[in-house]
Amino acid sequence: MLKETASTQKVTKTNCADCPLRAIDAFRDFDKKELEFVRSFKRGETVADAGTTIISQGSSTPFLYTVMTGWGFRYKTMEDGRRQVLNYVLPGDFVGLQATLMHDMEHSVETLSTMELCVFEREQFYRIFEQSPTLAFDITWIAAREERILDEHIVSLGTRTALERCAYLIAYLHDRARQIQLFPRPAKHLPLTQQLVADTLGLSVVHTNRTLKKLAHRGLVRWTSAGCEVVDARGLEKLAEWSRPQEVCRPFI
Amino acid sequence: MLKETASTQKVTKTNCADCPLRAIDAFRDFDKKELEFVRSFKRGETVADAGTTIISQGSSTPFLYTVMTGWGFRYKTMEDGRRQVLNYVLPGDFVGLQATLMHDMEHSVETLSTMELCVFEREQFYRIFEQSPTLAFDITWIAAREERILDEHIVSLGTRTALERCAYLIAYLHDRARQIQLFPRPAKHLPLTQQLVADTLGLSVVHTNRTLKKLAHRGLVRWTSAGCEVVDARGLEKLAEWSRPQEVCRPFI
DNA sequence: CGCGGTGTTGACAGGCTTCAAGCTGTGTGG
DNA sequence: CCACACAGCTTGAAGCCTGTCAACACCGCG
Repeated sequence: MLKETASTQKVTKTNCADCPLRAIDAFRDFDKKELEFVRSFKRGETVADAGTTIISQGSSTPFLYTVMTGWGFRYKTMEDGRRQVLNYVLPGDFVGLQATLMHDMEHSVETLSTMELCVFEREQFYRIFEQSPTLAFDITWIAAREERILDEHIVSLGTRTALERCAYLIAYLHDRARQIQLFPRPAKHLPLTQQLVADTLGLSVVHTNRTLKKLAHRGLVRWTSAGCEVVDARGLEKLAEWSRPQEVCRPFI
Repeated sequence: MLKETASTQKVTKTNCADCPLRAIDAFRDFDKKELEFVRSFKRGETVADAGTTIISQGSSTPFLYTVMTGWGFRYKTMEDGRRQVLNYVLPGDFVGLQATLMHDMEHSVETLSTMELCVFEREQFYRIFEQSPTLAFDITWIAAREERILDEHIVSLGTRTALERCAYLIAYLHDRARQIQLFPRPAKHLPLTQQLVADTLGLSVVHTNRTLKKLAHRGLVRWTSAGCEVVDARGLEKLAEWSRPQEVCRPFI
């Protein structure tokens, strides 16, 4: 898995100062010192095809990643083969932060599309805390943000009906993609399968299918061969009784 | 809510060096410098009765807390009045960390028993990152730990049956209490109500009641007027197919 | 004493799962 | 070019798990 790592990580293709993410409004600006630090911290880049397992449950790699482009998801697999999706991974997110902070990895991460990643060495991670208080704070901020998202997800699983859960999930992913301006460029759909939606929401595929059909009949989404197209984001939010989080300028490494 | 704050926070009763939590094996030792820093950061202490709302959703206080003694829980309330419990708060945990890092509070925290808290000022929070890389790292570690717990909780809600969920929740809380040596002293039971269990697991009270009864019939727990008494922790873990996390020396502030 | 919070139990309905089969589109190899 | 496999989507029918409604017992407390 991720054979490309070895071959590509020697070469730093993109200079951090020219990182495409830096142009996006949602991400905060770095000063020169921070930029220089991240550049020295970065080991290289790698590309993963759709369907690649970047990190798998139980294993450990010496690397920590950040996502430059592409979609992925975090999940756990049970002994009986079932899996539970925990959250989705988009540009600007860390991959492997939990494992870097603690001992080993307790979940897997898999790509949904081609994904470009920046590669860092875990060993050097602690340098951030020693040398850059602002970046150290950013990392804590990012962890707290993930915590909030998981809180919301728990509310979804605990209190919402199947229809509301589906609406929430799609609205949530749509909003995240919109925030980082993902839609103008590649395509305006979410790269999901119904099996994935089911594994995220704790539903069976059969019932997920019927539920998504209801959303489509109401004119809120359209299900295409490429995944899920959002037709009426506001309608989804209203159905799920969910209000999108307020816009904040967020950090990334 | 928490009227005591104003009156008690001037006086620092307990010196951080003599903090009772420091005697517990599960918590890591601080060096002199760290101790000194925490002492300078701490504003005072406060005590909250059982059933007190320490922080409530949407509001904002200038304070950040850590728990010295007692039980509490984090939850969100919906517009229709229902609530979803997100996690439980025990000695060594932060209260209000999310809100300190980000803008406002998106959940409430309420006590289940009398609780003693240490009080810190949010404004000074960033000083940790500037002055103590090790403590800054600890905070990030604590955030990552919370993330893991929430991951597990999502697995529970998404994949487990009512019986397994109940078993998991009780085993999880039992393990947390055991780790910090909470059982020898006050009482060997978890201060839960069935309504609370229901709100944690996304079940109705009625069904929670029947499910807990099954656990009792199997000789795994006993439900007393004071809450839930764990009879067979291993049995609960096995039923939930859950393995307690490996023991690690954890930080606290 | 009455009241509210908590636990308990029964009956019934319904949301969701499971099993099972068929459909579509895509890719692969003969 | 067709045959075939395969993955994802679709649909029907049967049944269980869980929610809802309703009533009652228990207990501590003002």
